[in-house]
Amino acid sequence: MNDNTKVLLIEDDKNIIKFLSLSLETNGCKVISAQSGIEGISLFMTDNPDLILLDLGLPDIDGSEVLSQIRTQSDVPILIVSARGQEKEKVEALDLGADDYITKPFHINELLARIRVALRKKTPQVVKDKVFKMDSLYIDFEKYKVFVEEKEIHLTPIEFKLLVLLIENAGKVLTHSFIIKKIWGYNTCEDSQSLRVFMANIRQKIEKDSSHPRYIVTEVGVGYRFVEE
Amino acid sequence: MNDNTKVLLIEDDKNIIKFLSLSLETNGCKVISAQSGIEGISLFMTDNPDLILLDLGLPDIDGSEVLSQIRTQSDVPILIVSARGQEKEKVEALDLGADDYITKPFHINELLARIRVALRKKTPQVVKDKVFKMDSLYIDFEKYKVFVEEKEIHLTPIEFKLLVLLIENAGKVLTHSFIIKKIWGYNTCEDSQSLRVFMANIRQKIEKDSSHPRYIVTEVGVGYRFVEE
DNA sequence: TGCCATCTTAACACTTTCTTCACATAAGCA
DNA sequence: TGCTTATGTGAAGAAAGTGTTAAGATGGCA
Repeated sequence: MNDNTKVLLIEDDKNIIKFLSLSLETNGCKVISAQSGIEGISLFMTDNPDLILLDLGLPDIDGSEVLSQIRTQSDVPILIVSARGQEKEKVEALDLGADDYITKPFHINELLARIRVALRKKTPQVVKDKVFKMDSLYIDFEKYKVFVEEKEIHLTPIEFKLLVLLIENAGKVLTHSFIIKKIWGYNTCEDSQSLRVFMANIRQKIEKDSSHPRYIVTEVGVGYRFVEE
Repeated sequence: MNDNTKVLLIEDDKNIIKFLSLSLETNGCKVISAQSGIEGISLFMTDNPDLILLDLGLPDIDGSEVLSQIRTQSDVPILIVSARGQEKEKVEALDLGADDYITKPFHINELLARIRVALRKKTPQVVKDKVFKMDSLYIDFEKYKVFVEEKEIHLTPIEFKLLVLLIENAGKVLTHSFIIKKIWGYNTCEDSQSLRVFMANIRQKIEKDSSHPRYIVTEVGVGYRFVEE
């Protein structure tokens, strides 16, 4: 839970939104909120949150419908906020891929603890390590520094974010649309022109020979892959 | 304990507030006070104090609840002020993360001594060293003085606080929102205009050439960094 | 009250970063 | 091989972020 954690709150009770926003923001989260399921799905698509708090009792559509809609597109951690007597819906939500649930009324500490757990589960190991080293490439995630052959090089914010995303998923092919969604959010079109330019720029900065990359390989027609050690 | 130390006093007895405010202010602290637990938590959130004096016997909510609420969000030093016969609550408070306690009636000198201890305990290593030196920049944290090329220069309170924050985290990039929260507290908006002006002013005072800074570098789109030695 | 230091805000020039375009190069396939 | 599609790359303009000045607001203090 840090300055970069964006929480989407889908909840129809304005007072609860107010209270939770304050609590979460003072814990370093950025909070966006929706008072209906439709608005919630829309915000999820456009703002790419890191975690979602979803109330099952929404005015317009069923909470589980919101959940499965989101799950068709992302495995973002989703915590269900349920009232007593919604046991059936709660279990259904968990079956549909929710990460955890919390029953009203709840203590803010418990909620924060559950959020931390959900986020930790999603945090790739490599970032916990705070540094990454492979051949002559060295990255200090905490200090936001990148070295190639002992020399510090400068990456722009998106270049850095992209490189970290690739390293977090080292070995896996990341599709263009997955990368675009992760970096730019869900509201961007499927154009991968910018992505190609960024990849070229990153390669020029970290690869010895861009045309025979050591770290970032292209999977033609699919996406990019950071090679495993 | 200096002009920048902001103490939050959570206490329902107006006379004690009056007495303590006066004593602390004559010792160079800035004091803000709350007469209820809710108000106390609210002030903590908005004003970002350096230390909290908390009376356990509050009219609205239990002091230990105030304590644990604050502890979910910060490790700011908290000193418990308890009346005789509240031994159980006192121990409970320490378990919940209070730093120290003092029993009424107490002597003001003892309270001041305990405050100094609590503040010292939280001080980062670099500031504990009492002085910082790098090239021609020399800072005496205790005396609250800054020298450049042997000449003393004057920094305003916020400028000094900012510089210390950067030095405490030398090498790391501090994001705009992190810095703003640390310096101004939680109620400020996300506007970094003021921060930019302060950075410009600090640089003009400590850097030889503001456009090629030796100490404070800008990470475009991210924040600022004090360079490592 | 008026003065002084400090802080905030607005305006604008300047720099960096991002997007887009045009075209070169490479890969896949019959 | 020749064709089609996909990817890489340089350059230019747009957009976003930053530095700087100065004017106004604020608050402490004699």
